[in-house]
Amino acid sequence: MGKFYITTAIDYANGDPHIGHAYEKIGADAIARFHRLRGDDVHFLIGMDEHGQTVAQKAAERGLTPQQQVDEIAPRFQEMWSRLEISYDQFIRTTEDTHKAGVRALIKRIFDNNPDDFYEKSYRGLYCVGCESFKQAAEIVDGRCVLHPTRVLEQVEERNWFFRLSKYGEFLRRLFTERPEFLQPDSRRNEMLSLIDQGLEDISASRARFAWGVPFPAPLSDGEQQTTYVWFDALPNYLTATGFPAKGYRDRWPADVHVIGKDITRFHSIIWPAMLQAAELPLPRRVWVHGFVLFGGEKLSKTAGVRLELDEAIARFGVDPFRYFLLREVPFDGDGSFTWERFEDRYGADLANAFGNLASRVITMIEKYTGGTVPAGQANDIDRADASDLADYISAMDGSRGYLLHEALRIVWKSVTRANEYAQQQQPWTLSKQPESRAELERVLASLARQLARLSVLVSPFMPLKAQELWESLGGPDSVSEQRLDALTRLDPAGWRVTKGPALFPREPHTAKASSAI
RNA sequence: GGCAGGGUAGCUCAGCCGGUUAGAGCACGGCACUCAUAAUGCCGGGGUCGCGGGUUCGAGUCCCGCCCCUGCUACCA
Repeated sequence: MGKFYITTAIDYANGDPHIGHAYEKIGADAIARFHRLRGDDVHFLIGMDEHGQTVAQKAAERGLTPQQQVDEIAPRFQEMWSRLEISYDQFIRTTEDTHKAGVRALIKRIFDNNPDDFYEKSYRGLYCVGCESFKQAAEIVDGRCVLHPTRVLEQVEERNWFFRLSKYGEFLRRLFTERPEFLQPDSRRNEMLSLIDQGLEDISASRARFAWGVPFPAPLSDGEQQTTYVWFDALPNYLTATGFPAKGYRDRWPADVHVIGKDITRFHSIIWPAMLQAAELPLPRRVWVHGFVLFGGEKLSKTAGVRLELDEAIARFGVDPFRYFLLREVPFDGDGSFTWERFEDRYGADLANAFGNLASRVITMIEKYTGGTVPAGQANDIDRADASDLADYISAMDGSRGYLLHEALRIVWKSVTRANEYAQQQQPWTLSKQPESRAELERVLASLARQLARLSVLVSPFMPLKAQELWESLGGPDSVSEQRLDALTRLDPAGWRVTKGPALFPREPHTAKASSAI
C-alpha cells in the first residue's frame, strides 16, 4: 500500500496513434490497474511531446501555426486512449505553461547545483538540409546523406550549450550495478553498461536552428537566446507533471516506473538520471523497457507499407480482446508478432471457449440447480491451488521480476483450465439428478462460483470491461475494480444472485471451423 | 566490424548448476460427456533439440568452429 506513480513515453505529435503507441499504453494500464487492486494510490501519466522542428515543419506545410497543429493532434490521442480504456490520471502536453516553466526550473537548478555541468561549445558536423539535422558517420555514404543523396552535406558549425554527460559515467555504472532493478530487462541494462564502457559523450542542451520549443533559460555568452534541445524538453515531463518546482511535487516524485519502448532506453536510463543527478533530485525507481509489436514478423513501418490500423484491430473483437491479445501474445519484455490468424485463434480458444464458456456454464448451472443464488461452501484444494497461482500472478505483475504481463495471463489461464477440469470431474449436472447429492452439488457450485469471482478480479487489469460484465453477471457487490488482491483468497460469493447475460465472448459464426470447411 | 542474446514439435515457447522414454499451450486425430458459446474433459499422433567436431559412463544442457536471426554500437523527436 502506497503511492504508485507510473508514466509512459510522451508521444510525438507528428501523426496519429498506432498500434505501437497502443501496446505501451495498454501494458502500462494493466500495471496501473493491478496496483489499484493492491490498494495503491496510483497516478498514471500519459502525454504528448509537442515541440521540435518536425512539428513546426508539418504545421508550416499545412499553413498552420505549430500550436494549431498540436492542438489538433492531442485530442486524437486522448480519444484513442479513452477508447482503449486507458485509465490515465493525467495527460501532459509539453506545450503547457507549467511544463515549460518546469523545464526552465530544472535547468536553472542544474546551473545552481552543478554550474560546471553546462558549458558552451561549438558543435561542428555535417548538416543535411533535407533532414534538417546533423548526420553521423553511419548515415553518410560517399559524403552524402543516405536519405537525401542529391543534396550536398554542409559543414556547419553551431555554438550551443552542452551538458556534461561524460561526468556521470561512473555514477550510472554504479546505479546499474547496485540497483539492477533500476533498468530492466537485464538485456537492456547490459546494453547500457556497454555503452558506458565506450565512454559517454557530452550532449547538446540547446539549439539555435529552431524556435518551436522552450527558450533555454540562459543566453550564450554573446547574448544569443537558444531553444532547449529535445532531451531537456521531453524527458522532464515526468517531473513537471508533478508540478515541479511548485511545493508538493515531492508528494509524487520520484516516479515508481517509467514504461518505455526499447528505442528510447538510452534517453531514459542514461541521460535522464544524469540530468536529475545534476539537479540533485531523486531518480525514478525503475525504468521498464518493453519490446515492439511486429506485424507478421515485420516491423511496422510506414515506408515499408507494413501497417495495421488500430481501428481495424479494435473492431475485430472489441477493445478487451484486443488488449488481451496484445498482452498475452507479445511478451512484455521482448518483441512479438501480431497476426490476424493468431488473434482469431486466441480469441476462440482462450476467450470464447475456455473463459467465456466457463462463465456461461457455471452461471447457467447456478440458475438451474440452485435457483440463481450462489450456495455456500468451504474452501477446498482448488482454492489452495488458485492461491498458489495468485502468488505467481502477483510476482509477475509487481515488477519484482520485471513486468511480465504475458506471464501473468498465462497463470490466470491455468486457473481457468483448472475450473473447467473441476467442473468436468465433479459433474454437477449428474449430481443435480440425485436428490441425495444435494449437499455435494452445492459445494461444487460454490467452488466454481468462487473460482469465477476470483478470475474476474484477476482479469480486470487486462480486460476491465469484460471483467466488470462478468462481475455483474455473478451478482458481485460494488465494482470489480474496487476489489483488493489481498482479500481475494477470502472472496466468497455465497448468497450472490447470478444473472445470465449474453455471451461474454461470443463465438462468431464466420470464424467457426464448420464454416471454413467447404 | 565489436559487444550481447537467440536458433527445441505445424505455430508460440519452457527446459536451472549435464543424467532414466525431450515438455506446455495452440493447431490436428480419436474417445467421453451434455451444465455450457458444437463449448468442456480424457487419450493420442507429431521433434535429426541450426550444422560439424570435441569433453564425458552419459549433452538441447559444457568446449571449439561454422551458418542464420535479433538487439546495442548515442543528438529523430
